[in-house]
Amino acid sequence: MTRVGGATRDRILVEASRLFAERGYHGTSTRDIAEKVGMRQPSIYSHFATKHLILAELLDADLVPARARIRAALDLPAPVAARLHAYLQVDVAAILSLPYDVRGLYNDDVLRAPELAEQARRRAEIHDLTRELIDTGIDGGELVPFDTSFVQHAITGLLLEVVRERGATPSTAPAARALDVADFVLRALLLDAKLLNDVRARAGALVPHITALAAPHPEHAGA
Amino acid sequence: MTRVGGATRDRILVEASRLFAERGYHGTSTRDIAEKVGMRQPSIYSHFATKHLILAELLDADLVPARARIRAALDLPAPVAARLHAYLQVDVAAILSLPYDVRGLYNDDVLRAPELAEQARRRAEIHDLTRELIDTGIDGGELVPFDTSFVQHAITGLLLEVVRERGATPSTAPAARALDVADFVLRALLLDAKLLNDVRARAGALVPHITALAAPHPEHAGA
DNA sequence: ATTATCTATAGATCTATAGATAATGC
DNA sequence: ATTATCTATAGATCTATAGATAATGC
Repeated sequence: MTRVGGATRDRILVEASRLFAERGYHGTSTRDIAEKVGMRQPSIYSHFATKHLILAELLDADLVPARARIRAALDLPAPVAARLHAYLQVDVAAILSLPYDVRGLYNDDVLRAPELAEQARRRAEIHDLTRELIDTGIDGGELVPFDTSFVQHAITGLLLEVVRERGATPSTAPAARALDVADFVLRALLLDAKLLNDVRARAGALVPHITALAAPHPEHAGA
Repeated sequence: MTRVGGATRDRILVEASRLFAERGYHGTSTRDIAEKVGMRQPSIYSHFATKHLILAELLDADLVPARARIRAALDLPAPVAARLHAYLQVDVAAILSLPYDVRGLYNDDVLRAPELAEQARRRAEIHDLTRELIDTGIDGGELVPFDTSFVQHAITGLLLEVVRERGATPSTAPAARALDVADFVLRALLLDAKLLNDVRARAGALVPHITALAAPHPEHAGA
């Protein structure tokens, strides 16, 4: 058997993500993964040098596009409220549409492993950029002056929990839940509640831009 | 050595909670815990019959009072918005004041273990009661008609993430973060934003009742 | 000739039990 | 007499490597 386009590799990633969600990274053995894929335990190592690299690749599949999305939201010329609303919509929809089961990926304990330092740094960068956007909104008088760090954590918690709610399979209607999250956060943060409809309308116009800016570099996963 | 009031047992719980937060349940061995406590690995088993029972007790220390708090909030005669605001305040403050590091306890993968079925059921019951409170608020026209399940998950995500933000040690100012959470959620959910100040005032009056109703049965952990 | 799989296994864990020892309570 | 600790260890893992085998590409 030679070149079949990485189909086995992909199946390892998919099955590993499901098992990590079901039993956790440490609760899943390479034997468990191999069994689901239909191969012997050592064959996994023809595709990944270590177990950690499987998790690293799953994390990057989410983190790299997510970082591009928050950067796009920071660069667009529009009020913060609209950019935040659009960013949240796109982010939730993207996470809910991933082919992997993301529920088991973001456990702080595993991300603290030295082998995943790069992924942890990437995640910290996304949080930094999120705080930057929120800060701009507070300074500009658009958003309620909550503690910036609290707001970033609130958003992170919401995203993680929506992912957990989704369960094992890619969501059938990610767009609806995406709007729920964006509305919930902006209702909480908008200083002037009457502006919500306006924010929604402007955000709708921004969505295609964030989606476009976040997609164009297909081979950026190794950066 | 005999009876010293369970001091060693308590230290096992504290150190285990920290290690579970740092490396996860499966990433922590009974040897790790014993080392932190200053004893040999098998000595742990003089206090806990299995490793799962350590986690079960830590979970119950949070879940049993939490269930009492949401029940208290459901029973009080007051508008839903005020009850929800008060409940969130008390809940966040209580979790942030626990002597354990709660960050590692609520990983879905571990809660799915058959040995922790009782704790999983308790948690599901808390979520049911939370949805009940939210439903009442939506039906009564106080709260925005978001999907009830979404709102429950949003609240759960917020609570979990605030716990993660706190880090390893009991928070110095849990009350401030508690108010942040309650305000954030009620700003998001209140149909009429102008009522927020009124809701806060009423909630302040309810806080002592929830605290009181949630505390009185000191030996209920085994139920 | 290359590459993905396989069998076999080293070496390092990890949970839990058996049974000895020591320290306190009565 | 009771109870918490200890040493020693069984038995079951788990990750990763070595080297053989088979299937395809050229």
